[in-house]
Amino acid sequence: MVRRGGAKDSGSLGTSWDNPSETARHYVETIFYIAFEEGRVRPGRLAQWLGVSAPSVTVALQRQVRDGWVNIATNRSVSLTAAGEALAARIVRVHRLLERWLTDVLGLDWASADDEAQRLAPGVSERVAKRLDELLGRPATCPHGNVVPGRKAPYGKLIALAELEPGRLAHVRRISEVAEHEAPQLLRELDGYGLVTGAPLSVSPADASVGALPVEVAGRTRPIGSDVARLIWVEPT
Amino acid sequence: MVRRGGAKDSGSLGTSWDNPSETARHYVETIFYIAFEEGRVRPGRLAQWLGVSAPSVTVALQRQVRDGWVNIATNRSVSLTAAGEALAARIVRVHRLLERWLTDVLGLDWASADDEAQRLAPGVSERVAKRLDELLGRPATCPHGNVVPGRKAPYGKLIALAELEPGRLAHVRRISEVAEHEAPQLLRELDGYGLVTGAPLSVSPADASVGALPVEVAGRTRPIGSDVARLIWVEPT
DNA sequence: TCCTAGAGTTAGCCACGTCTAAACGTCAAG
DNA sequence: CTTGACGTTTAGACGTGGCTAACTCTAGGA
Repeated sequence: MVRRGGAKDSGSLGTSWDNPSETARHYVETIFYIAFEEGRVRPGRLAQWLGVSAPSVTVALQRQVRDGWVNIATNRSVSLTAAGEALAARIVRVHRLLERWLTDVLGLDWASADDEAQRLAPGVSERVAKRLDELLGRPATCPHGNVVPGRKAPYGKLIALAELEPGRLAHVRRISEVAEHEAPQLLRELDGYGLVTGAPLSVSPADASVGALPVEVAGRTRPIGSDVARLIWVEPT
Repeated sequence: MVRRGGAKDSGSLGTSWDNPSETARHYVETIFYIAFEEGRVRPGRLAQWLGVSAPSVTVALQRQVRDGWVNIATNRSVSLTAAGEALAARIVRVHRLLERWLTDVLGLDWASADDEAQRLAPGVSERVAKRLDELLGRPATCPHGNVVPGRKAPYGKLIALAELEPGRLAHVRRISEVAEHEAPQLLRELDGYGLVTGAPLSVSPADASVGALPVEVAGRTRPIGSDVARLIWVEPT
């Protein structure tokens, strides 16, 4: 489709092989998240996540395929190429290190960190990422418990809070990237409840209600919507 | 990138009033530097500094004028509006704080810091800038001695090294933004010489040569090109 | 088997930011 | 007063990355 013949970018940008645009990086990162959290990545989901129209995604994906970051299967499902996977890992690593820095060093709250990291990430070079990593003591996860690519998860097998059997004690280990992205306000509330990574909790055996779980955390019982409870991953004791 | 989607209706989408594009910020920042270092800002100089063609500057400046960041006088000289000035000050402040962080905390070298700060700056929100400022102890200058907008210069009246009378002792106080931008490699050499901010030096009374000053610094005499010597500002003792 | 609703694509537009080539001004000599 | 030279602007293109409107395809009922 694109006549590549005469296209000579004498300048700098152009050719994305080694220098993907910010948008390209954003798509790749998002595909990575959705693939991890939900398995299947479809264009519509991407559009939704990115806050962009479906046609925009279509054409953007065409560029991504052209540049070798993404494959589109015949059933329209989207996946990263090896190069795309590697790129995504670098981007996500930077993102999660930044979140750690923003919360642990700058003292930002949990939910804001994701937002700020999103803005900072494109400007972080490998050199800075490396130093930052060292400065932070090579953390294994972001503040929400999502593993920094290349590190080993500091927890065992997790189950969604929604699946935790009532009365069983568990520790919060991971808040899904989906929650971070789609419900930052809700994250702030969870933060206020004390429902943060590492916190012990259990689902109250009584008080069952429709659409919400009675979760005992920090000595209080809080109702957690069951959709939210699918985004919080815990490790049973 | 991220947020521009908001604008709904067709028609004028030039929502730059409160959300200047990265390019717009870059232009404004550059105008600020040139105005400070050289007084007069002409499109050609901007093109040169930005590494972009003259026509690109023309059209970019038209957008800048439209969006209220810049004025162009009848004699074609470019200046910032009040809004542009304020924007530039915010951008430059962030840039210089980042340089401090990169050198003082991350341990990057002098010359790299400018480069990295350039990349990081667009992603730094006011909130992060504020925390960073506090974290760093509200520094007055960047590592090259350029004052953080809003702070008071921690030195008195400066003269260019080129103007320092031979034999007179002085301290390096400021390396011009021009040197940072146009001769980063040279900055690395100066760094290697020990010719850094705070360093005491003098111009050797003997050894006068054409096009270079014999500068005594850190116990050695080094030839400094007189063009470079105009970019290094010192405070006589 | 057919039909329709919803997902996805194509078509056509637009703004930004960049480029080259060519026209335009303007100021200083001749 | 004419003529350059140099700086700037205009003209015409292009790629990116958005949008809406309209078309297509696909998969699930009836």
